[in-house]
Amino acid sequence: MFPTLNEQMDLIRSGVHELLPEEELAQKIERSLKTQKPLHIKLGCDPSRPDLHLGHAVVLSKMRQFQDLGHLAILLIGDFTGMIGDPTGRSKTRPALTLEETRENGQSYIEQATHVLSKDRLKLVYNSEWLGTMSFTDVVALTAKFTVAQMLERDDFSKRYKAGEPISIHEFLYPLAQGYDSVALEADVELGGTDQKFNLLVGRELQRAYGKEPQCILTMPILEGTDGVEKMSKSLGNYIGLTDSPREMFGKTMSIPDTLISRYFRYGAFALDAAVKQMESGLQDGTLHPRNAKVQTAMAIVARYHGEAAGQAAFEEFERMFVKKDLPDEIESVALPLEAVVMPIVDVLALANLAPSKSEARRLIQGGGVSVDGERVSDVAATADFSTERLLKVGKRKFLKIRKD
RNA sequence: GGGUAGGUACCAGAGUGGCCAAAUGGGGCAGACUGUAAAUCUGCUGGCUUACGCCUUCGGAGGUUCGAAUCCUUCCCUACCCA
Repeated sequence: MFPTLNEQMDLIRSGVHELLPEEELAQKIERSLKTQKPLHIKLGCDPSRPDLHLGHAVVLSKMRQFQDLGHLAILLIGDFTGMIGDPTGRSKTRPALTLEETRENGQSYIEQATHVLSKDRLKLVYNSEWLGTMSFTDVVALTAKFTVAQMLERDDFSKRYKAGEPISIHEFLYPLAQGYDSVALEADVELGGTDQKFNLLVGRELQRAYGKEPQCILTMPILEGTDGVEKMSKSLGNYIGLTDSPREMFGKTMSIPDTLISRYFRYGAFALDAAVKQMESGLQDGTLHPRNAKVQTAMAIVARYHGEAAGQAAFEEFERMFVKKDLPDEIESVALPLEAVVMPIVDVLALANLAPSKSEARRLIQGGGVSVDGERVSDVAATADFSTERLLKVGKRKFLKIRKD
């Protein structure tokens, strides 16, 4: 029932950043072939930020491949670690979550993750199950298995330490807790982004220290955000969400820098090796226009999450809106409880959340970014009659039909 | 426990009694241009106001002063050195 060793290794190797140690994985696979037992593939999920984007999908797609090869995907929701608070120490304000919140977020995580993962051969676990029942003695025993110097090897710890930035002791506990998860789960392979390498290796160390067979680690590249500079993340606003509408997905993909096109094709659309190579060579020798490559990529991404038809439709709408500068297919329409039929446009913009404040609305008008029914508004004090529906446009992408309630 | 340096807007960072809603850079938003939401150039970037102007903001709380981001008291937080 399992594909052969070589077939498995080829697929597993594709697109990975690092796979350590490769021979050990081959041995594990060989054994699983012999015993017909699937490998335990672990992926840790952070339940504090339950909005998944294309960056998460890179690792999830790799997980999916393991599932397709017949192995067991174990999604570990870090509800316990989420309860303690912030794992990076960067934002002191990030609140520690309650158990209920982490469970809720975990549920939402699964729903989104199954856009990529198969529901078969999928196991869901919460690390509060074992971390929550550890005694202080157990914790001390755990911490005794690792040294401060080992901990400071981690790039971001040593950087922060050298830069004189604060590091809380509990942050040292995170890699240990995460590593202990691997002990508890008897993970064979743990997946993660390249930024997780250290944590994954801690899992390997700890498994050995607890007398278990150490896991292999597999890291996937971190996908750059649509700005092409920072890694994709929700807080930076440079992300494409798995649940974004086709229009948003398409538009955001079209905004990536040209240098990222094939990367998005490979990791965002998870296109096959051959197709990616074909695109790359086309871009290189000039037979493929970057715009067309981007359109192809955007359509593939939309199609992956919303179906072929949606990809085509998103493309056509994009053409209309940006190339021909026409209106989008569907414009949301709202009835606002206005005080009067004739209202200053500034007030309406703020009320409709098209601008965060009246001052900002005024600035937008002064900058020439607002139009009503296609007419640019030039006067800050301008009013409009909202007894019938009016089309307000702010910037290039915000459209709203508004009338008085 | 002792000492030193710090905490300024989304971020970094200047400002040491009025000229400060606070330089500069980054980021963000808008406009022009573009295959593009890229690059480049231009403008804007606390809130309320047609406007004059008013209100809130420089770690927290008090105080001095006609006037405080700037001086004083006290508290909280961070890093480094010594123990």
